[in-house]
Amino acid sequence: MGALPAPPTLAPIHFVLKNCHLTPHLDLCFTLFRSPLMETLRAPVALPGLCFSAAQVASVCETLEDTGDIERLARFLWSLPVNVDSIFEHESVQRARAVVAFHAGSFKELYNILETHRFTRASHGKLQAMWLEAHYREAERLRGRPLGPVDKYRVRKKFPLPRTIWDGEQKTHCFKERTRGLLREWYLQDPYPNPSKKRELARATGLTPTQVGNWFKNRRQRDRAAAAKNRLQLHRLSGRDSPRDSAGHGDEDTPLSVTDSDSELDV
DNA sequence: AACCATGATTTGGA
DNA sequence: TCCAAATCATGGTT
Repeated sequence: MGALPAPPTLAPIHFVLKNCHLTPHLDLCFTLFRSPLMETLRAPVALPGLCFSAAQVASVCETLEDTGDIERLARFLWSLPVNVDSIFEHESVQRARAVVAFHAGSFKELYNILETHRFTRASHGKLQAMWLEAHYREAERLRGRPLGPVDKYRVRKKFPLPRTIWDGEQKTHCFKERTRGLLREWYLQDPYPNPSKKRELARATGLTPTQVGNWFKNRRQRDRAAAAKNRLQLHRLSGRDSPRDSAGHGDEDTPLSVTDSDSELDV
């Protein structure tokens, strides 16, 4: 996922890390610490104003996090000098700290890390999942039995995601409000957009053309359904009681072209 | 648990 | 290939 920030100075350490991919069984952390690179890395870290070493630390964090070996990641973090701010400014380092805290069950520390650092969008998904899972587990332990969907819902309400790991309008199975607003606007203008319009709208909303197509399809379908329901209700009111049926009428309006329900559906 | 909202998928027709 | 209709899947709400 994440595009690695790769200043040229990272080349050597990347070389080491790449080689590790070829031999996943070898003790990565051990190797790193014994390598001359790590020696040169630890020394300059203690000196002021050397940011590329901090970048290397960040790079190691990312790699260790990707391999999923939290133990080594924890040890690596532990080995870092606590007093060098330039290291801990890196998002990768804070994310690594969060991952380690989560796996260690240090939830309070996890919350603190997440709340006090701003993370970029690329990290949001993973951090959000950890935030929620940690709160679920705490609640679970508190009540001594597994949480049901509703319990989890309440936990989510009680502990909303901090803005540091949330862009403020992300929904899980809905598009963003801005996106939906655009879609509605264009729909009113033309419920049957041609492919080029679809592409343009896709670009404007950040959706894929298929998603745009799906949205219009669903919208038309649901408008028609609403219109049909309206008709049925009117029919039931005007036409007297019909204990059995209302079939056999040939004069029903065709299901097409009745879209005046639009205005009431939109709020 | 039942219900609702909404995005995605499947199916069949023109 | 685009559409309508039915249906699925999931998350939110009551």
